[in-house]
Amino acid sequence: MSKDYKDTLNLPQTGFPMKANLANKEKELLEFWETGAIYKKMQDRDRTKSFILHDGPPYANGHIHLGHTLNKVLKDMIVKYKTMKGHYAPYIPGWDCHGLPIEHQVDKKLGSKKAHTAVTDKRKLCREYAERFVEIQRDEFKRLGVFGDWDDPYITMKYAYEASIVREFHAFVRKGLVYRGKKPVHWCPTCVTALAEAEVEHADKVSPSIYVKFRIKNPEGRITVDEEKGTSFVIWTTTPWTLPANMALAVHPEFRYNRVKSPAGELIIARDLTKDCMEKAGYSEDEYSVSDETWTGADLEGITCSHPWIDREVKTIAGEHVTLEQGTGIVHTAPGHGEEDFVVGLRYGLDVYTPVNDRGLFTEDVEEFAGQYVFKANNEIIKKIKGLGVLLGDAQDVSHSYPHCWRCKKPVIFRATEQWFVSMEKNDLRKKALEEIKKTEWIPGWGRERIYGMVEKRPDWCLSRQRSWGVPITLIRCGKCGEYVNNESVMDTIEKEVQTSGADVWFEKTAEQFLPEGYTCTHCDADEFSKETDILDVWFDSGVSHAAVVEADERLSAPADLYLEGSDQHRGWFQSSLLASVGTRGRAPYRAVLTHGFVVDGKGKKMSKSLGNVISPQDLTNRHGAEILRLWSSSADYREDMRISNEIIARLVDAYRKIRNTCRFLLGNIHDLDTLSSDMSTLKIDDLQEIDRLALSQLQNLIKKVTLSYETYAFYEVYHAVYKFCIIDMSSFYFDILKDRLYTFRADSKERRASQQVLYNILISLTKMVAPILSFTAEEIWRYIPGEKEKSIFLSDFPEANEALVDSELEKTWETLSIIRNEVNRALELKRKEKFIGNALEAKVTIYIGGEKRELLKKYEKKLPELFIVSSAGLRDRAEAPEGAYQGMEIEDIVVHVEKADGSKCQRCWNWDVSVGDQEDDPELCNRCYRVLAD
RNA sequence: GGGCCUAUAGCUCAGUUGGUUAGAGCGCACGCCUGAUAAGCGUGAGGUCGAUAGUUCAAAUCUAUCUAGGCCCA
Repeated sequence: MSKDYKDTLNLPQTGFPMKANLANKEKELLEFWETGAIYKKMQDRDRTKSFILHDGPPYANGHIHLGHTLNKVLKDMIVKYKTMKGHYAPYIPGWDCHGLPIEHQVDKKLGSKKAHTAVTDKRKLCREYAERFVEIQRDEFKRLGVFGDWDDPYITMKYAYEASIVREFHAFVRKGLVYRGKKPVHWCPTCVTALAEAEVEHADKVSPSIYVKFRIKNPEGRITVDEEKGTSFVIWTTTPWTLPANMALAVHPEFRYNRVKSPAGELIIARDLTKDCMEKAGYSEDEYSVSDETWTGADLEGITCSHPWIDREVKTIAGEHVTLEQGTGIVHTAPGHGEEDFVVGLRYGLDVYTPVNDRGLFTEDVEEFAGQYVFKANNEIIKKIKGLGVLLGDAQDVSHSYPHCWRCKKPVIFRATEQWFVSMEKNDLRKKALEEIKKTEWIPGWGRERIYGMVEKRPDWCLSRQRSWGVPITLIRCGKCGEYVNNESVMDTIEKEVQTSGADVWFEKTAEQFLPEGYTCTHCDADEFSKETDILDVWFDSGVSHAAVVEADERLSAPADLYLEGSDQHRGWFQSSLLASVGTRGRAPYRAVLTHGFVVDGKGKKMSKSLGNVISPQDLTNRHGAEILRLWSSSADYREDMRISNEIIARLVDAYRKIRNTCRFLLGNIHDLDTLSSDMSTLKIDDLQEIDRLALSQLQNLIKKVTLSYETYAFYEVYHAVYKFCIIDMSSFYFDILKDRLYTFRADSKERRASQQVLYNILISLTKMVAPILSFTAEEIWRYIPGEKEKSIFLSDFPEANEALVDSELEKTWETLSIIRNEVNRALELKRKEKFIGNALEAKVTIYIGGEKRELLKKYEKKLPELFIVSSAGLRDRAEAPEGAYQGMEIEDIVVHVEKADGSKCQRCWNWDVSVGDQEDDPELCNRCYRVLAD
């Protein structure tokens, strides 16, 4: 029975648990951060070195999803890194509270009571609804370990914020950028109301499909026409009732068009649709002929046609929206009744003509059909054009997807209504915005192209919404002449009222109450006024956060250093913020804009309830802890779409454990270290062995690499670099080799102490480096690290690389040694398979090698057993290599011979040695261990 | 349909200006250890670089088209 020497070893000791139990531990740490006011203390930094990341406000509706998680964690990692790097980096979270989705929810709850509910009461309900979700989301964000001023966030429905919105809107009015114009919107003639996109449902509807001829009146020299019988363009439509509002014919500039001679006369139709059109018009192939002559749409632009029955000249225009899917490649354009028609109409200065009233009846303008309901008038109109001989073939019923009202389920119409716009051209808003886009840093770089293209092409900004839950368009109009009051003191009054009482005041008071005593219209002298009832587009709300928050909040300063949101915000917040800021400040509100992709499932598909592939952050947090979500956020390249799946989570859990155990090993092996003398400054380089210096050198490289990656927001590079360091450089190499020294040497031996100092420094640096990502675990480790230190890891400084410790020569040498070690491992593995050995310590290794590598190994001959973790290792000439020994793979000219180690196994250090048995009082020990115990 | 973007082993990532048999870690398989132990170590098997065509002496890398997917529009 051999003696148990385990107690004589210096085995790792630590209370730091191997099993993280994150779901519970995280709550304890959150409590610690909260009561310790750690975020507040982090703000105690030099404000001249500030880094302002301005939060984009999520919408205060629903629980957070993985997209929110990714966004907030990315921001948090930046804020924590910047702070640890010595910056003043406050994070003021925000919420977007106004808008249709919340109003919808409230409407739903109100049900039939909606009609009798006053606007102000409804707004109150909306406010309560938003408040509730701000609370819910706040808790969910905090649960992720995201630091920020959660007690004092910015909220777009706070009175002060609402006043800022009004102020910024007035600034636009003052600069003359706001104008009133017409724009087609979805309109329900049954409910007599405008509908937002979200209030429109698509359903099948049967409509008449007709082809209509528009005779060319003047070809403007573009083409020749049949003077006698006439030449006509053919259009296709399923909404005959919009024909009275036809203002133009749109062709695609790049499509080919041709002349068709048919029984219905000479026609112009897109080449690729001729056959289809003729077929539908009821002509067989021998009844018509297509001439060889073709034109592009661009060739045909500017030709004057006559409206089929109204005395109106209709021109051909070019538009990219024209398609070859169906129809004739020539699009009947009624700017008052279609979004695309409207946009293209703006370019050509077409009248936004809408001879349809709010009940869907034709106005007096349309002589023959005045008073008729548009859908009913369809047949009358078809009859009319048939009588005129401009109907090609007959009307046919087609079933197609058509927008319907979500409430009454009846088909809706597009109808132009009066709206408020911000002009993109006045004051060169578009031009200036484009210039600012060029000056801003976009990460990734393609973000610039994307938003540039969008701003270049976008129409004027429609600011008004016919809704209740929002900030009102605070304009007053004369009841007599309709002119708007543009008066400084009136605007001031309104702004002040909103500041103290909120935007509700607009709905509570009369127009006169905002005007000075005895105020009369500057245009017509009338004294009756009415308030504008529309509210502002919610994008305007969040778009002015640069003014309402970044400029107004003493904690921040403008312009912000960074905006960070999903790539959908190129169209949303990045753009509304840009226009709001350029319009009034003449500059972008941000210096840099970083975008991330979307969260998709394991196959790269988007998550949706119908696909059933939705993964919730709440569920993952409960099962694995928020830390795994943080690690996930860092692990992949977020500039692309981020995949998440059970396998990905499983890999992350593994990776987490590995990093955690690496730190646990470090903690366990420095438990008896006097940390006061273990600072890097007091580190005695001379006491270190080469492998210790190698580890330190690798650590410096890691610090440099990780710092660079954080600076470029490439967190996945941090993740990979740290992970590789833990596994390759530390766990399987340095630590594995070091165990003998740590465990079996005298506890206070110079050699062991030196390695402990190295481990201590690695631990501190490593923990700090992962803190922005693995915040919970880093804080937990921090508490177990012995010695004097800051109360929280987030109050400490990020590690700096010490160039004096970098030794590239040494690294190169050890890289070669490492390759040789791989060869030895292969040789050992073969012997293990043969059951010749089990543990490598049972082996004695002889290396047969020549050349430079032999010279190198010669220098390290004494260290080879330690490096290979075998009991003994020798070096011989290549020529002496025995038959059948292992031949190198990576290194060709190396042979590794494995034999049983000489002597017997020391029961303490487990090395095989000939000295075992020499000592009579402890015959199971080798001389080295005997001496250690003797001291 | 348009604009922007993506596509390398089961997973997450490397692959410098086109230049040898495309790399890493994890996972997997097999094994060792039982003194980091719901740990640790080793070895090994995995890829026609989304597809096709082209440029080139040479392409994962350049070009075009297509396919699949994402965001934003329509």
